[in-house]
Amino acid sequence: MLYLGDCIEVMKELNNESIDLIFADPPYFLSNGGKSINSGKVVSVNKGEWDKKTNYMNTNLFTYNWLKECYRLLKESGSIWVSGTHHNVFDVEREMKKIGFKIINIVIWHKSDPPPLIYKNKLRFSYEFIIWAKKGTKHFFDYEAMFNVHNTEMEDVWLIPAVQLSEKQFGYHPTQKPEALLERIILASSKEFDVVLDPFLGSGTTCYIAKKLKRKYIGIEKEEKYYQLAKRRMESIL
Amino acid sequence: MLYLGDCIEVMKELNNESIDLIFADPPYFLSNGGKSINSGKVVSVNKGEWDKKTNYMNTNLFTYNWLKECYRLLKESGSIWVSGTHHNVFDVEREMKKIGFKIINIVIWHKSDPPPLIYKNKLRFSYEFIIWAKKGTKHFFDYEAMFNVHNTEMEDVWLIPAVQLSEKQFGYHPTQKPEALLERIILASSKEFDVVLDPFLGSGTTCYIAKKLKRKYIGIEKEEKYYQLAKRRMESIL
DNA sequence: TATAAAGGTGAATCCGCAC
DNA sequence: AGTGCGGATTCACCTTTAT
Repeated sequence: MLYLGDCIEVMKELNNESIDLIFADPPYFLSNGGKSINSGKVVSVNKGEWDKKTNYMNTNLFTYNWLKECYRLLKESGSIWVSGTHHNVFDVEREMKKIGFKIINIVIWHKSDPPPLIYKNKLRFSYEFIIWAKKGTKHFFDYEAMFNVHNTEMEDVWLIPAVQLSEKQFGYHPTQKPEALLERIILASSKEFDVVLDPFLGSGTTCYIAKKLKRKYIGIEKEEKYYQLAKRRMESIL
Repeated sequence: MLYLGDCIEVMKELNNESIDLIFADPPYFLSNGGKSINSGKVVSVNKGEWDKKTNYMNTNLFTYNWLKECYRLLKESGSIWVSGTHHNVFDVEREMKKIGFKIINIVIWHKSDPPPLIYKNKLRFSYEFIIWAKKGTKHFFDYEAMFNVHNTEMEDVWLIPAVQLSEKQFGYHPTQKPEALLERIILASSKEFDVVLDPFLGSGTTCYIAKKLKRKYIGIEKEEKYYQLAKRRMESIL
């Protein structure tokens, strides 16, 4: 099921402890030099003076609110994955801890083809964080499925290339995640017929892979054009 | 110069803005009932009294206090590297931000030979974080030196094996860092004759490599036996 | 002297049972 | 029922010993 709308509003309509697995790729809200990122897109802030502090409090409140809904929706054995960079991962972790999530692993998605440096004064950014956390004391983990990927115990650094062009045939999204990444996440932490939720669906990779792997899925996207993109992509699966 | 004593006390005696580079491997506070693998056997995580939470009134205040001294000692162009795991990295980052440090990169030290899982309910821990942060607006970075390591722009995921036995000939320390790791850090962020400080010297890798690379060095270690170990190691260099 | 085999090691909040 | 203690098996790589 795909929803068009604000993720918090839509999640409020869903039942307590009805979800097995959540993947979330939230906006990062960078606030550098009057620029902000919304749905992964850099936009100028046109509200006159940029109030960093207000922005900071609002973005953290937003983070708290959607994570709180995720917590309510998750089953006791459920878990959540949240992607980020060093710009937002610390704020996200703090809100998660407040709510009661317990970290399982922090996965490093190591991109095999990172972009070059613009300014030569630091190291190339070649990875993203993905926090994996649980609600209850016991979570589901498919050790066998992960073992079989490389025929050894899976570690927490994953070398996966950035999105391939072939995965973008249904339209463009700025922070589209690779199918291989979602495959691994869904296989690691859900079973067939489990319910998978993505509150920031974007291009739809989460639901696309969930459907392929015979999971039930709920995707929420605020922007019409991305909602339509995800819908087209879903419909390409029989 | 090596000092035996509490790092905060010793740092108080040093001059403002006298240091170019700091590497710090503080307690991670995980010697509290966790389990680890040692010599193929399950054992309690016990790195020593220095790593136990119960030996500190308030671990976050302790973190704040030593970082605050580091900030005072750093030159405007100086930078600091702090290692950690997900157990402490979020607390460290928060205190660093409070003090005014600005993150440059968060390096992932990816170990090529991580220990296996004891419990098959999560991913193998195969890396440590190293936060790299600066004091002022401009920091020193040796782009060329980093480029030359792999003949391409250096990225922020570093594949470096755990400590080799040959590096342990002067004595044992439970959290010794590999020489290759410190080499890269010192080459990336200091010049010859710069002053390098390590407030938690341990086995002495930081000063050992600093000396080899013709940097001046200050190392502080609280425990007599590790202070002596580091001293023996330093004296092995002509 | 090579090469093979055997032995050693590592910054993880787990689970079951006894008391 | 809460607390405390001990356990059986895993991986990649290095080092030492045996052939």
